[in-house]
Amino acid sequence: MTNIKEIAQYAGVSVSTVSRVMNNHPYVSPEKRKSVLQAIDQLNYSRNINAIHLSKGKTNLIGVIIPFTNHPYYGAIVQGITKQANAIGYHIVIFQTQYEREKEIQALNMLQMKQLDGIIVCSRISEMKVLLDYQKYGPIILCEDTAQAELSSISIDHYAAFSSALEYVVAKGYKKIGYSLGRKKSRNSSLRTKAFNDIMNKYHLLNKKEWLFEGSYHIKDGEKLFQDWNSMIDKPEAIIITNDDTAAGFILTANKFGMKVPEDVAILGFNNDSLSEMLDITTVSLPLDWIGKMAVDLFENPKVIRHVKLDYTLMKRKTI
Amino acid sequence: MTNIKEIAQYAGVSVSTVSRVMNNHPYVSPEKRKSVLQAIDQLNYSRNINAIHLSKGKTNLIGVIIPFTNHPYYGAIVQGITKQANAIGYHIVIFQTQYEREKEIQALNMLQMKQLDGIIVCSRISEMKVLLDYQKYGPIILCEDTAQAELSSISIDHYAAFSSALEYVVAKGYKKIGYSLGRKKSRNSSLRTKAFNDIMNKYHLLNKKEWLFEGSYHIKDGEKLFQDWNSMIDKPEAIIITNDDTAAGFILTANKFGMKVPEDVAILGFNNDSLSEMLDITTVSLPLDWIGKMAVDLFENPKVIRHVKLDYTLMKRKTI
DNA sequence: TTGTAGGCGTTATCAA
DNA sequence: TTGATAACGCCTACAA
Repeated sequence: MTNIKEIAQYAGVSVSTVSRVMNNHPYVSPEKRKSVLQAIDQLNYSRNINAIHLSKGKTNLIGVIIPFTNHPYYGAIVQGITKQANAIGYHIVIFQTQYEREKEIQALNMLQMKQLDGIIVCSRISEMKVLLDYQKYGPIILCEDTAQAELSSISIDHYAAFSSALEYVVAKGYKKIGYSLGRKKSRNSSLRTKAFNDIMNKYHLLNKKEWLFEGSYHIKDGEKLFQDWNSMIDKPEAIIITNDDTAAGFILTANKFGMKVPEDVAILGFNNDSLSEMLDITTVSLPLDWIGKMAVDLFENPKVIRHVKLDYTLMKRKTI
Repeated sequence: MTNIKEIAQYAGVSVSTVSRVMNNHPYVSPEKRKSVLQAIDQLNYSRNINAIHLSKGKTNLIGVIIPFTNHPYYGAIVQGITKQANAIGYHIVIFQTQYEREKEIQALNMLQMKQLDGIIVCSRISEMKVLLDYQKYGPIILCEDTAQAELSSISIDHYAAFSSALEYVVAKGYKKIGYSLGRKKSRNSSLRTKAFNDIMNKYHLLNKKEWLFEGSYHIKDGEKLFQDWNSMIDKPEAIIITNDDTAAGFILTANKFGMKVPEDVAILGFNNDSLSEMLDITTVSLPLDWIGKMAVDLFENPKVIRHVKLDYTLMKRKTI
């Protein structure tokens, strides 16, 4: 593998001159530049970027932590991240955790070892404390509605979004209302739970523990959710499902069982995936690609810790 | 940032000893090991991996070229790649091309500059010639049914898979058959087109140019596909749609327009996404996660160029 | 079992 | 406008 030194020899200049040519620095005479360029061409030279990384102390790589790659929610965020990252000359390293803490730590270690210039955490496993520990090695951006002030974050106001969805359900006259979350213990979920409890209290509605469902991510989970719901003696009449894929799975399964939405049970989803549009699912639209874009923006300006909130929109369709 | 030298000083040993400890080499006395470990702890040391990369000439990073991140087909493949790559100590850098050639070249350049140890191309843009050019810089694995012998590949036998799907449609008694592809010019598409033409000839069936549709990737494309189909005077009675998302979009739109599948038009999809299962779409199941796994296996053994083919399964359900 | 020294390929500083 | 040379931080013969 030919290196800068060989080019220098071949072109009859010093390595510094070659480096200058490679980096488009000024102060290189046209003749020398030309001979360097020729040498590069002749010897089929290309830079070893690891040497540059070492020398510069950065890699132009951002780590992205997500639980699944094959999920529309994270797919959309990653799409947004990738686009903006590319725009500022960065590339993305995907860490698919499947909610294993170890995978997240791997990413953090790579930040520490300078293989990554920063990390965007789309869904967190470790405690805040851990992330804060690693922050000294590079910017860590959180895509979650965090109250912590020490880490920049970008998120939807999940409390408000869920509240307004629930208010809508209540306004429609439903009294027996259930809801379905991803991981119960996640930040988003706890905000949603708080919103649920607050609103239910406000209207003096029954808040049954069994009407909180968990583990909804994928379309197949919706099938299970329907079965759980269907096997209940006392069923909620409306369910807020915090992800459209699961909502779609629920509705399609219900149809198979000869049940109609919203006649037999009303459904309100989240995310506004194209699938929800196809199925006319009433849902809360979240600007996922913008989350991605903003996360990169926050990464770019690590000096100022900011907590950005993005807006949501209730898409009124036909399932409630 | 503390480095190996400082640790050596602090621990009263040489840098080599520190290096040996870091790499779990034998031949380090317990006492020295201990003092090194202490120094590491005291000084809060962590390795700069870029130096290791430079020194070793590799990064344990594999580039993955895909058109979209938010698509179940590629999501599933990436899932498989990620899993297997992690198992052998590699991480994944995603290149989302959206079919822009430039993005693909970026990845190839990173291979050339040694930021990547290899590349897995899930959907190709550049000509084979270009990829072959870059092969000297590291293994390039192609997830496509390629005839070329110079590059390892992993794929489904798309000719056979499409043929068997079409044979099934014919056997069901359909004579007016259309099909829908992603990019007409892709390798997969050309194999499918060849299969279509061959089978249609074999049975002396009408092969109308207008019944070849293009640009089907996402669920929304299915909506458009339905509209295109619906606006035809002479409609095909069955359509093979080479991706379940689009098939689902087609069917759901058809239902909105009061049409029934398969009564008004029969549909056969590809991929066996969970959505197709939910909707009872007859589809060709492709082992996408295995493609990912095998791609990494091929990357691991770059010495032998191999062309692996994986099996498909026709999932007989209710849309034809 | 340990240490010395050279190499990995660039960039950056400083002097010329 | 150029060139030496010292970083950057680690690995690995080779010698001891």
